[in-house]
Amino acid sequence: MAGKREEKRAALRERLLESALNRIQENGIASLRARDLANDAGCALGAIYNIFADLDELVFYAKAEVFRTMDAQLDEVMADAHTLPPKDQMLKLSHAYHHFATTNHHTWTALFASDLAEPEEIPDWYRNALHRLMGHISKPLAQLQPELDAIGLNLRTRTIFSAIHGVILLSVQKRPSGVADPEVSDAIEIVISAFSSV
Amino acid sequence: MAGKREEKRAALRERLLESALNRIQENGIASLRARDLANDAGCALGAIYNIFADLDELVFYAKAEVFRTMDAQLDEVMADAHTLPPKDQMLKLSHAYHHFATTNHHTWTALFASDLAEPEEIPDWYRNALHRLMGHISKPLAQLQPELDAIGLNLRTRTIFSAIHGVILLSVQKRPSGVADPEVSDAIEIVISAFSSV
DNA sequence: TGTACATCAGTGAACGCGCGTTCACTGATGTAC
DNA sequence: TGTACATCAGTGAACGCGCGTTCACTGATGTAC
Repeated sequence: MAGKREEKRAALRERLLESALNRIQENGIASLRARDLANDAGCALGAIYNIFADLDELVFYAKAEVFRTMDAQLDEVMADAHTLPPKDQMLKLSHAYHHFATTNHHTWTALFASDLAEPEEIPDWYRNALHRLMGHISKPLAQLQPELDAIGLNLRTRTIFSAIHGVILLSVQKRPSGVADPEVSDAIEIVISAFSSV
Repeated sequence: MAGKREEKRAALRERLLESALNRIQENGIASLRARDLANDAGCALGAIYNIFADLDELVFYAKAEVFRTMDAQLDEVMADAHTLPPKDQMLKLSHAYHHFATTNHHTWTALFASDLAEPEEIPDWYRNALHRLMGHISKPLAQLQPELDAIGLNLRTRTIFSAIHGVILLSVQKRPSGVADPEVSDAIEIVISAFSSV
């Protein structure tokens, strides 16, 4: 019969995480409440603690899901990008990253809320996803600047990522020092162009 | 005679703000407590509310002070920079910004904690300080690319600022996707070089 | 298939704590004469 | 300068509320025979 217990447990876990994602997406991670999650998932408050050690753990797994979703989306976008010119590859990734950030404003922001629940050890799937993400930048970059050694390539890759991330972050947060939303695409173009010209 | 009341009020206000800045600097803005501030300032808990409407207002003024300090520091660094080549001006500003961010890790981070106490209206002094900051970038940039119109210059200025900000932010937050601290200077050099070559 | 017992998920009221904010009171500073 | 009264800053115990977490209990699922 294959564990009805196990099954219900998994289903509830799923509903809790989904509710967390919805609520983060709607109102931001700061206003997440255990009672709301229980309500949404149709379980008692205490049931949460049968499945997760505490709210932080639940939030951690919710964040993990956001990260995986982003990873999958970027990977899909870049799946057939290797035929494009290097600069266009980086542009494509940047725009996809931007698209994810705006479409998932609050969940994306939650990924970077540094005060919450970062475990000591970086899990393998995280390291791998990050590696894939960086690969989307470093591969075209290596074509553009074949003279770079591994260390230089790595530094330059992270620098480009940080730059793009900064443009998008300030824009999403609507900082007056950032770029207003309609011009973000142009700003991305400016950044990538600057890095593409040797 | 000159208002002993006024005097004490101002002194207490000063002590409260100073305590807030110290505590933010030590532990981050999230762990700021009214009771701690009263303790530090040597006053009763309730006294805070004679001077500030609530904690948010106090925090707002504390942030304002951080921002003004940064503004002053950057202005001083750039005071005699107009004789330098454009690229070196932008480098100097970026490094000064980076220096402020690392020296004032938590207070600098507090400036960007978007969930807290941003008033609807942007105060004049804020707008001015921001304008000065952007000027430190746009002036040398205009020298490098005299063909840019005002709008293009503005967009490019914000883009450069965002890029530098992104590099420093991810580094300060120790994100695995960012640049590790010792290489931030190199990353800044990379960014500014990229934007300097037309 | 049925029965008896064991296990563990589900329940939600109650706990506990942190913390911003209030408020009745005290005492210092200011004002009028 | 002195006296009487008014004002308002300072006090800190108490309030109130939000919210994560617990815990004794119930009932469904699993296991042994």
